Amino acid sequence: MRRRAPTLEDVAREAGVSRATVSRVVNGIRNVDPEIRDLVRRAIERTGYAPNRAARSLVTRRAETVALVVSGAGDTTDAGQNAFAARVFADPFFGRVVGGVVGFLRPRSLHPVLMFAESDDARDEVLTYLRQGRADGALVVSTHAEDPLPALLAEARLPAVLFARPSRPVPLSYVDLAHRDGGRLAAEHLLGRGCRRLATICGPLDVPASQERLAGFRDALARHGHPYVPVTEGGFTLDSGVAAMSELLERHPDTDGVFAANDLMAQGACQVLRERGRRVPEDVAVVGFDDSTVAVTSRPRLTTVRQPVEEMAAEMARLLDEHILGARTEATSVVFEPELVVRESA
Amino acid sequence: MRRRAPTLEDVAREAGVSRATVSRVVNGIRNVDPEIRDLVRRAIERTGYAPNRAARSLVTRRAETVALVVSGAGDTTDAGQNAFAARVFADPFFGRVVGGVVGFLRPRSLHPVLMFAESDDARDEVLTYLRQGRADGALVVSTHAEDPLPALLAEARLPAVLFARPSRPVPLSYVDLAHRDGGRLAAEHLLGRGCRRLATICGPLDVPASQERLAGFRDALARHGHPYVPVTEGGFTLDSGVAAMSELLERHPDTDGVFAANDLMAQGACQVLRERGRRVPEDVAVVGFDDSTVAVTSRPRLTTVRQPVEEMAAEMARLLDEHILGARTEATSVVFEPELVVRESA
DNA sequence: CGGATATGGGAGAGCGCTCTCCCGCCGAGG
DNA sequence: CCTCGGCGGGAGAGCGCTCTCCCATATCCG
Repeated sequence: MRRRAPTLEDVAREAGVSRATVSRVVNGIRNVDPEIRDLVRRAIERTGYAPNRAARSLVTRRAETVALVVSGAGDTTDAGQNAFAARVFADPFFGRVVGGVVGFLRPRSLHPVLMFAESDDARDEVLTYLRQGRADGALVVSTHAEDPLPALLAEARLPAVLFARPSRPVPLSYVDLAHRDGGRLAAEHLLGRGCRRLATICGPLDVPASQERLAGFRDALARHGHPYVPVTEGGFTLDSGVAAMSELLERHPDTDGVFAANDLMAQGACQVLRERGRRVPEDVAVVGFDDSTVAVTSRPRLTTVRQPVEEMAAEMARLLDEHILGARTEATSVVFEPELVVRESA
Repeated sequence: MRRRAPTLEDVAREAGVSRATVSRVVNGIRNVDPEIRDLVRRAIERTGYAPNRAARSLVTRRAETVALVVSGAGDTTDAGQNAFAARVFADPFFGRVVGGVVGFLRPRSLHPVLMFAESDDARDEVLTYLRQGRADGALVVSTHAEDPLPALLAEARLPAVLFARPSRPVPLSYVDLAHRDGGRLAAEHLLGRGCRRLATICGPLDVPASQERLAGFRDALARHGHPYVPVTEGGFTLDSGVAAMSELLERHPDTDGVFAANDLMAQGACQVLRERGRRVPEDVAVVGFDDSTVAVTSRPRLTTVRQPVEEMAAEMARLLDEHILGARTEATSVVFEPELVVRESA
């Protein structure tokens, strides 16, 4: 049988002071006589005391924990629950989100608990988790547009911040990117290097980000005298990029520049292009989006529109923290600017 | 001001029973008169009651949470803390681990909190977290051989299970792969398709898994009359694969078969090979290891030794659960068998 | 020198839950 | 008829912490 862990009471007895005094030393609240403070510190050292968090949480009503939720759409059965997790992390995007979030949370001794909300049951679980006070709030990254989770969270008045603007308005804070500007950047770069017969592989059109990237790309083209551009819709996966590029090439064999709405699809496009004997970027220039790790690891290295995911994720965590602390009550939005990163593919 | 959440007491009053009875209904413990049970259930429904976890944890001494720790080596300053996170998830391996772990935990209402232990401070944090009872145990995935965390965990007698055998013995349970068999599989496949001038890019030699993969590869070769094989050490990253393959090619330009100790390095090797005018697999066959997503996404698709990471991760979670429940007190090990997956590269 | 004002420690009431007792009621058996 | 289990509900004692009071002592000013 493991020995009972030392409590505040034990430390107090050891140091010859009251429980309250030890608590003050531990939490650094109110002045404590330096001599007594050291006395207590030594007692803590000797006993190997670690404050019981459940007891603290019970009275402070704070878990010092946030839920990091990756949320899918629809009512997928939870048959593929861990497949979902694997799929999610196959996209390097989420690794960057985690990095950014942890970067903010850690210095504040907050901890992220990972949750997947790809089914109705799973969403319920997230809600219950928060209502039980196991986490103080939620950071939500949706993989689909029609994700019902944000609305549920808002309705339950639980603190939450979203990555990306939800497709239908919800009174929650979110961080986002100026996707339209990103599309414009891609267009201008392709035009600048002499491409004239452009095409684009856009993301799922029910996702606001996809719409915006496409709109920005089109607008910029229109402003430079290109009123029409062939579009094929992809699903942000490598395979969909392959399929889209194949189709595009069939319809427009003379394409000399492609904008893909993310790097994974750009990578797929490059593969198809090479297989069909096109050189990238000499024959066809390709611009991706995100600046994820594949942009650097795939060959040729991708010219891409950088999304500062880590900073965005950190900001998301910061907003949530403010909401939790009550320092912010109204929902807000923070929009970041994209940046073109030129490598080999365009 | 948010209204106070309903408590057990509130539900009890609402249903006209005692707190204990409501608790019995909530936890499904002991028989409760069906009529009263329904009465209570309706009261719970009406009040929107969700049991406060801190209060429950306080008395049950269980957090229903496990720490999922990605642990690095040495005493890296925490300057690159979120870079570490991003780097970790850049390897698709971790996504699979997460998937496997969540697959086991979720049906049991256990939750993983993500922690990174790449510095001494971070390791301390993990230990404290567990000692505070915020998590009931730890699942540890080390990225380096000389990771001090397992020893610290064992010393503190905290429940923990490792992914992969630690390089120095520690009284903790772990799951692992029969890496030696994996090396053998790769060797036999390359020999079987007619390769005769083989070479290998091994992993960091202070990692037991790397040593074993290499040993298995060499043994099998020796058994087939190939006493010597050129070896270059890599670091499990794409770049190190590129560097290793370049060096190998310089020393042995006639190489016709390569075994890389993971897929990322195999991908790097393929890139170099192509750049130097070698066709893969016609001129040089390449076998990877892991069967990660890059095995499918890179071109050519990689022939590789499959590591059943998801099952291994699930088993790791299962072992931890047993340790936490006290159903298992002695450390144990579970070793999985690898499997060859033939695709295009060999 | 008395009283007002800091300053710092102690006492104790909870936070919301679980769980061990205990007690009342029932049917069965002597 | 009485006793004796068994069943199901209630009472209440904590779990380990925080935090508000309250009180003792030290400090300063009129």
